[in-house]
Amino acid sequence: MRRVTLDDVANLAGVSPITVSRVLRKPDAVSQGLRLRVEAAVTELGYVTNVAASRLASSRSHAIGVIVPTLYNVIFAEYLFALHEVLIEHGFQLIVVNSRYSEIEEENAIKALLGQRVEAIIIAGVNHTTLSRQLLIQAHVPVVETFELSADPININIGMSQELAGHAATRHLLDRGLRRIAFLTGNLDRRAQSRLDGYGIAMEEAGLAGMNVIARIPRHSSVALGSDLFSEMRLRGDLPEAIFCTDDNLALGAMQECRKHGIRMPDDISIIGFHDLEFAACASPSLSSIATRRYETGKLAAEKVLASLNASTKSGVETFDLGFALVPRESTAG
Amino acid sequence: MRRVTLDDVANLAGVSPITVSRVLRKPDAVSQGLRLRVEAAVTELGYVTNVAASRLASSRSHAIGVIVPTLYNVIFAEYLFALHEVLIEHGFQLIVVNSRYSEIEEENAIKALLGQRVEAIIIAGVNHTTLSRQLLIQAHVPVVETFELSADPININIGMSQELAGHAATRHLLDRGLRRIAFLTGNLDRRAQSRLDGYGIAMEEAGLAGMNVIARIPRHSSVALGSDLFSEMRLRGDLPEAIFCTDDNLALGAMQECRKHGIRMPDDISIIGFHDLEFAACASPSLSSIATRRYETGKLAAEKVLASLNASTKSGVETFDLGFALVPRESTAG
DNA sequence: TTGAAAGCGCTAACAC
DNA sequence: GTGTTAGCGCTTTCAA
Repeated sequence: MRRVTLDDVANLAGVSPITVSRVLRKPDAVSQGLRLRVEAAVTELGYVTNVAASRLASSRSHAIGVIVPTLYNVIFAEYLFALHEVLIEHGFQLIVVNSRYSEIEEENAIKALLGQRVEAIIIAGVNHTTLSRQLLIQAHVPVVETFELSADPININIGMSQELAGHAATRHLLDRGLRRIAFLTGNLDRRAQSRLDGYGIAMEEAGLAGMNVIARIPRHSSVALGSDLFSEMRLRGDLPEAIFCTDDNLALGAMQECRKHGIRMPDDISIIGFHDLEFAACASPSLSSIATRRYETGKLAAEKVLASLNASTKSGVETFDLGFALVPRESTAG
Repeated sequence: MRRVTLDDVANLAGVSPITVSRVLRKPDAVSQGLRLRVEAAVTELGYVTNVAASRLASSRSHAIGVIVPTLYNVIFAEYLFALHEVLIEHGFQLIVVNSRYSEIEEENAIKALLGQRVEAIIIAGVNHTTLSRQLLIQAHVPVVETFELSADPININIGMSQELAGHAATRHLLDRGLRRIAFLTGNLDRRAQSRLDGYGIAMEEAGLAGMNVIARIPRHSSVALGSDLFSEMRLRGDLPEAIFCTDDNLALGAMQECRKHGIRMPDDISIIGFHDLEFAACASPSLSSIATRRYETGKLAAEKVLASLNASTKSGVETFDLGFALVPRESTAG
């Protein structure tokens, strides 16, 4: 069962292969008579362009590589949604790879993407292995690093300071007169670590360096994990006055545990989350959080890629700090 | 800036191109001396295989096409996770495309995947356009349809009866003596529609055909939408005895709204969701739901693809009903 | 507007 | 174990 090729279509339509190719790529360059004949032949044979051959011959992949640490997180889903929205519209294919939060897997992902001759790489995070960084630089394609700010961007950097955001969340609790503040987290990826750093700095600034409480269970973040983390503290008889969760999911889990045990929020305990996921506003009590801009990050990344690809000159280093916003709600009222 | 090719590596290493190719693909077939020289040259030049050329020459893409309606839903994230886990391990690349719940976009996605000469297609859903179906059949690659059961599978079908699941959820409420049962939904995609059908049948069987209440706002499912749907009913003064939500997110939104207005669960109202998302068990009250097997669906789909690709003979039609499970919890306790 | 020739970078098949 | 030859199916370039 040989696959149908351009030549087959050309034979059936009685034209040369290149004419078929033109009909498919720039129909306006072909006279209507031939175009109609070719289109009929394409339909009749069910011809579909062989992308590998097309890419090889044109040395253009029309593909853009995207590396995310996980697909298992609504944050990245929103970001990918924005990337898709913009880039697909412009005729690009996205090749999405997840690195499972591993720099080694990220390195392999980069190699795989370069093998695909992607025309740009959009990568979550700013920390890479030495080889990864070298490959990204040598690739001579636009590279966008996202979600964090880099001291030394490879090319384009679109992000926010996770540390300042962690600091702001902690500061918000401190400003309410709360002193015993716990930090709840699952796996400490780079960004969670930065938020923790921000927490540490805020605590220290408040003269509470000795009072840091870090509850951590190395599992991926989830509502259930939030419940577990909270339970553990409660069973130890070690409940703090306030909790800063790296993630709204953890916060929701903690809140559910509070409710179960008649612990009032914010009277007995204040809780703040991170990311301002869509349920935060309609939780009960509504959940204070730090709003982050995933969609905008993706959208801007996509637009910058398009701009770079259209630019004749190689763009230099650019940084965009998209910031974050503290969203105080009932869970830390008072 | 010409890209480094196999020939460059071969020249540097002083061997023929095919030897370099062998070192990269089947190192055991090359003597150690040459292998080391080639590997050194590869590293020195930072060579990465051009996938397009490789695919064209070998006429193997090592790519598997995956079509999902959205990336914006944890259900599909779990499913993709399983697909990744199995298939990447076996040296395949996944090309994931979303159809945004549109059969036309699905058709385009199929064409795009066939253009990539994917070696198999794994597609969520069993309803396709006539052309889509024809293309899938003509492609002569393994095709796996998932999440639903088909009366006429193209090749392999791994799913569950959404209608029976909807029926079971409704039946559960009826069994508790509840009669005024509302169905809450966002966009009515195929699967939501089937659940609604199941609800309708159960209501009719109970002699309650005239009492169907369907609350629907055509937005994508979310916690906020659940709150909105519930609010609308409440403001109309039309609260039912029980609610069946197409989705645990909607249920969570409804629950939050109940709590806000002092409506007790399950005393004043019973709520059941769908999918048994991970927060359902730790919600307060814990949320009854229908557990579905996203991970297992993905895993089995991946395994069946591998089996088909390894099989010498073309496999026939196979159907796997993975079923579902009613998980009764506090929100519908009797 | 259309076509002929050449080649993109790799690998299968065959020879040595 | 290693190399030679001949494509894979397109698109680019240049000529008509």
